[in-house]
Amino acid sequence: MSEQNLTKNQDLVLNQLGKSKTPMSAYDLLDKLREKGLKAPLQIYRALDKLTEMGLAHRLETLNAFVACAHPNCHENELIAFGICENCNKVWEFSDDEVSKRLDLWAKERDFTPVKTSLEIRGICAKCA
Amino acid sequence: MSEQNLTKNQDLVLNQLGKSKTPMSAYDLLDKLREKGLKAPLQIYRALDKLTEMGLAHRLETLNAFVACAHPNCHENELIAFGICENCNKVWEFSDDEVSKRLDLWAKERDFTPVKTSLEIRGICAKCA
DNA sequence: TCCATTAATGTAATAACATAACATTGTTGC
DNA sequence: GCAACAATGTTATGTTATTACATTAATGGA
Repeated sequence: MSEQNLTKNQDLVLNQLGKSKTPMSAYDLLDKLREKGLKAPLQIYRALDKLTEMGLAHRLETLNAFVACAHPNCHENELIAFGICENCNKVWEFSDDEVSKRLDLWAKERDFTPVKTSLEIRGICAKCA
Repeated sequence: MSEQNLTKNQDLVLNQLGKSKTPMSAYDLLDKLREKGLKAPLQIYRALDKLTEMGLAHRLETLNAFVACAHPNCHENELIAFGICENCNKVWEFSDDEVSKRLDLWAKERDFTPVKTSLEIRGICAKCA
């Protein structure tokens, strides 16, 4: 299932991410995609850069890893938050208007111009508890 | 100005962090502390582990860097958020009860048990705008 | 005090994550 | 066809973090 305007490498990376139930590091991706001809980390990182720019993938800062966007059709630019289970590594993607509003307020009060916000809750999910 | 129950290495690292106006990476710290006898990354990382556990320092996940806690006397365990200027690298530490409440609610609804939450707003501060 | 236990330290080696630099190829539009 | 730009390929290197193992220091009984 190939995506809209993606280049070959971007498509390979996004599809691999999509198949995974848990986040993958750039090197995880490289290992999986060697058989498709990818050879160097930079090929992965370049694809990931574009994919995250386009909102089709997200970087999890606390894991140095990446996931496919859970809502690949809505390229929303709102704040995206993640819950991450430290046991099974599953990720829940969500957003909360009230949280966004409070953070916007914090920024406005200080003339701070947000560029990118990262919000990650690490913990243990219901199944793993 | 030495702290309560800190070991020699912890004290060195925390004081160095305290002197810096911007976040420092573990290797930044190592460079500064070589003259005090520290020689290996692990000495820095071990000290940072303890300091962050104690709430005296914080790790900024989006920078792979560390800051001294802005409120070193209140060992609160609440959610701490950071604003980070991408131009001057200054960091603002804050918390917001409403945000904490909303995230707690998200977790409760899913029987998710939070362990550690990371919230970082990267952007441009008023002075740098 | 002696000894056992645990915490902290020191050191070398290596693993994991990410980018710089530069050459080449592919695509687009005039 | 060709200029301009985007994407790719490749090598090397830079940056961040941990493993493994040996040693020393601090603590708390018997």
